[in-house]
Amino acid sequence: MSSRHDTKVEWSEHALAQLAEGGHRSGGARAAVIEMLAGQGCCLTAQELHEALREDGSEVGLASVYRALELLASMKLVHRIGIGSTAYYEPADPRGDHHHHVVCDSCGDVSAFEDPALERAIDRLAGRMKYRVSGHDVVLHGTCPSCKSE
Amino acid sequence: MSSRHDTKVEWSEHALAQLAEGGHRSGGARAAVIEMLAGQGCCLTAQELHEALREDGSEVGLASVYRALELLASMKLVHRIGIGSTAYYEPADPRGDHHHHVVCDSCGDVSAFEDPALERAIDRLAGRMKYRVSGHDVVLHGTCPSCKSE
DNA sequence: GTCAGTGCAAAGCTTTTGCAGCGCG
DNA sequence: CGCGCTGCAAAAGCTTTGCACTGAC
Repeated sequence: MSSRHDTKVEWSEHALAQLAEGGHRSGGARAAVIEMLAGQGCCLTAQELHEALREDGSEVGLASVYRALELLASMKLVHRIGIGSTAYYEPADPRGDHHHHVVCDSCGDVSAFEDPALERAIDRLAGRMKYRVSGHDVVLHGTCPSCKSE
Repeated sequence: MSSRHDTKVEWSEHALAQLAEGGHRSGGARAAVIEMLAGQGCCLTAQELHEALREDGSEVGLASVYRALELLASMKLVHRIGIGSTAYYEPADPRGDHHHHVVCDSCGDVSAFEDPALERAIDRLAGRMKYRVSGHDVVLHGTCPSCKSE
């Protein structure tokens, strides 16, 4: 699926461009975090990201991963999702496209889904709120197919 | 609003009954946690709950608060919500009624809302998923009215 | 050359676990 | 009168911060 690959490339370029525009220098650690996020697509913890980078041979410090993620999240280039009591991160599509997550309460497995009807319901709701709403997370809890059959 | 008060009383009685039915003894700490949760209604962190209990004069240990919350959550008597990287807890209405939360990214303020259309969208979606879905959280992010005006 | 970005180590939080004692059933 | 519940303290995670150094501009 090349359009998906293009989306990833687009995202990392978009992110790097936004950083440059924001007056940020381009260092190795942040670029590595962006590349890894783009390659994974779906949500990762900071620790998983760090481990993956180390396995790839990058000598990236854990603190830099957190710093990069915090900066990216504050610029709305990545999405931060709280599951249980750990933060998960994933690229934020510049076109506003996004998906949500369903967590298996037995095995902890996380998978993604998207649902336009849900997005419409949330958009309509957001318009009626006193808050200015800039984003949202939906987390479903349940049992995954393989735990269900046990 | 007496119906709301009744709901709280109902919940704490329901929770205590469920615990008894599950073969759990009734100790002071757990009962205090249940009473405090019933009195607050909306989401609290474990630490806030602990602090509130201490201020009320209960000599409850923080570990017991966590233990009680974990047990209650596993019995689906309380709802655990991850915001940022901290867990928030609130009573789970035995009738399935529930609300969701909107978080101010500036000041951290959390408020609740409910929306039947959103619930319907999620219910329909849940029916189409491969997971057996037993619950869900929705967290909106944005700016609260008072931060918005600054 | 300057200063943002970085890695490491240490500190700060939240949450969990070990353990001895108390008290419900 | 046993075993579950409790408080305290210590440990285990996750995340942030301090600091010296490196490298982008």
